[in-house]
Amino acid sequence: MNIDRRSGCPINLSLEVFGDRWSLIILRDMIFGGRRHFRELLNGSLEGIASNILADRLKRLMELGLLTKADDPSHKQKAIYSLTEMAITLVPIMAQLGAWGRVWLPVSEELSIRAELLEKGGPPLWEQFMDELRHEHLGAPSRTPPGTPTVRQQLRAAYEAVVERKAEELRHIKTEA
Amino acid sequence: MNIDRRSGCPINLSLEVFGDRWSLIILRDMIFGGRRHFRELLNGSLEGIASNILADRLKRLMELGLLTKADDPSHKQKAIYSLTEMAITLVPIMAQLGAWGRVWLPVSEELSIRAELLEKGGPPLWEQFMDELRHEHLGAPSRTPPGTPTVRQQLRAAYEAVVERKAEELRHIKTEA
DNA sequence: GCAACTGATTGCAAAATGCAAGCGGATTGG
DNA sequence: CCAATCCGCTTGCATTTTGCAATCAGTTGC
Repeated sequence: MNIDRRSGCPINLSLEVFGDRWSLIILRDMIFGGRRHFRELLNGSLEGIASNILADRLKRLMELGLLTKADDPSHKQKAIYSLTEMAITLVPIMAQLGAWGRVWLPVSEELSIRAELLEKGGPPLWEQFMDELRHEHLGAPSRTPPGTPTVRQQLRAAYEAVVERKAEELRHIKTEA
Repeated sequence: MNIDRRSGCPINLSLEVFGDRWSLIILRDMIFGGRRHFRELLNGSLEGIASNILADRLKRLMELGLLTKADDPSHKQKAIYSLTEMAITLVPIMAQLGAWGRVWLPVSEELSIRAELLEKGGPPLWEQFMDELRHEHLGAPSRTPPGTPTVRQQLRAAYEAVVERKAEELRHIKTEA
């Protein structure tokens, strides 16, 4: 996978960056799942990426300027990957993709609740989330007042509420049967 | 290229629909370039898609519900492709992709002017454009008041203004030399 | 000392892509 | 009326990319 520069069209160039089946999945797991290590990305994602593809894409995303890599001080062999500003500004695209998929595709409820929250929150929520990512990945000062829940916490809470409700429904069905 | 259903995540499912190098390019040319025929898509796009890939993607996009095909009454051999509502609602994604690419990638000026216009117009302009596409492709009643320029006309005018300005600059350089 | 874990790499089969040529039928120009 | 052109699309084939499993050398915890 290399860059062709087929044309100078912005949509085409964007597609040449992440118009494949894995690059955006990796970025999604880093942005929304908070994953920073190779193994987290390898085992954590639902879709099951192969290790050679993951290695290739991480390298490529670094070359393209979307990721940086640093040594993890706690473990000499661990590498920690960080999002760049370029990758953080993909949040609105991710939100739109999620919103579109939620309407038109057979999404599962527990996985689409985050897209729904992100859609309802709109650009202000996206901005808050991007600020949090800048804090996490770029060391920028945190702009969220202390005490307020982070966007990732909100997303996680929403997800767990759905899972809990579904488990509850299942218990009801079982006791009825 | 088939659908895996790797997971029920909205972003993943969206990627399974157009996470390849050509599907979105074809939709871009239909949405922004107004192309409706096989040959128009084959020869018209800057990126140069191969005819077998184009045939395959058109078929796939029809199966996925993004396109429909009909006979062109004016020419017994021509097929005319139409966008469905599912495809028309990709406009916001296209706009975000264009906006992101314009910031981070080496776009050419004459091709990025449309992305700029679409970004500046924001959601209201996107809505107007989607209405026009519904009129063109789905036969919906036109909601743009007569006399007002269509979004596609605006995009084209902006593009041609840049091309004209560049030609003018070139003439200046030549006379100076 | 050793099992488990770290970020990868290797070999190989399967699938997708790119490219050029061609197909049967429809239309057009002279 | 006939040849040239155009229509959507297919075929054959070489190249590239992907998927999968096994494996690697270094690091860590016990």
